[in-house]
Amino acid sequence: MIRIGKLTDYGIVVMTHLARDPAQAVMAASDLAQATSLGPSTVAKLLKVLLRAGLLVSHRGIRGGYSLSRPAEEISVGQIIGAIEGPVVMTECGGQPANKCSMRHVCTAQSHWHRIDDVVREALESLKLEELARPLRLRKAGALQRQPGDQQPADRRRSKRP
Amino acid sequence: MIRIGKLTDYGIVVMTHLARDPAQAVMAASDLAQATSLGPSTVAKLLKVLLRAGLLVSHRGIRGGYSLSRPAEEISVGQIIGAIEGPVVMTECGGQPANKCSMRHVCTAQSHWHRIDDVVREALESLKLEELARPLRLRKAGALQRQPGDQQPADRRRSKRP
DNA sequence: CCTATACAGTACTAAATAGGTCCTGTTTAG
DNA sequence: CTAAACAGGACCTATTTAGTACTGTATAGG
Repeated sequence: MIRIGKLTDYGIVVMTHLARDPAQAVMAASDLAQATSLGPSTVAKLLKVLLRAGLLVSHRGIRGGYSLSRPAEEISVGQIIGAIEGPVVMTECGGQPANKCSMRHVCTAQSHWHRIDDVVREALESLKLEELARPLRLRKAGALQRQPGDQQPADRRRSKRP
Repeated sequence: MIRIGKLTDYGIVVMTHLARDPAQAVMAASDLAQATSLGPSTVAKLLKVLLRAGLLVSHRGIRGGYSLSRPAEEISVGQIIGAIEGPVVMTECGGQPANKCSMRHVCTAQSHWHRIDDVVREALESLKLEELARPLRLRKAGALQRQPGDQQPADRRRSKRP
């Protein structure tokens, strides 16, 4: 299936946690780890990546930690994914100039993958961190309605976070 | 990055090849392998999967082979991906009932992932095999326009097919 | 009715990737 | 000056994916 890595999933959880803090305080990696029930080392690694991508700012020294580099409204899920997984492209061809692909003579799918990629990118870009941070109950009704039982009972292989 | 597996990529190439045959003839696995420059075993495996998903019909015996189970207009890229990779869901939560996720108390992202998944699914479903099979030059202009240099020179790790 | 050909199904091996942990700096508040 | 916390790696392991091989079954055509 098409999926993002666990790390990216964690990344979104961590970012959401930061965004949800009303005081926008600086939070230490260890605190974030506790708050999200993720391994401290894992969270630390994650934060470094997000920092380098410019989504966070860090403060060193004894009362150091991390905070969002800008308002949650200006950070998109696409940016978070991009920071952790690299650019959103679905096939081999996707990331490289079309003329580099060894199948380019046989394969006419190229331009279509680009279209698909664009749609996905766009969807991801339009979803802002601020929206994720907003508690479920308070979201504007209608937009997210979903029938109970709407969910497919697909077989999942991986199942739980550590 | 978000990406589909190589096998799926191959699957699309093979399906496209079948769809492109004007006579809609039955083609043997070995012929398809040659035509696509993929390993015969790999193609054979792939075809079985696509068969079981109902996208192909097979003919056994000495002049046997595979052909599309229905017109290329009625087969979507989403269906091909679904056949090979399983349902399109991007996170752990995605595939299972929301109340099963161990992070459900902390994580408010659930319903958003569902939305994203829907968008991706829809995009994939709307792209039909017929369109991929059509040679590039003949596609209706306008819909697919792309500036030269539009392509991001992102760093790719994997590079060529076997 | 026999046999070569091609699908059906499954099991296995090897390689790539991702996940997770740890260690050795460097900065800085107090 | 020192303890807390970030910076930046290196590294090991487990999972997943890719690719291959083997044994069985159906069938067209001589």
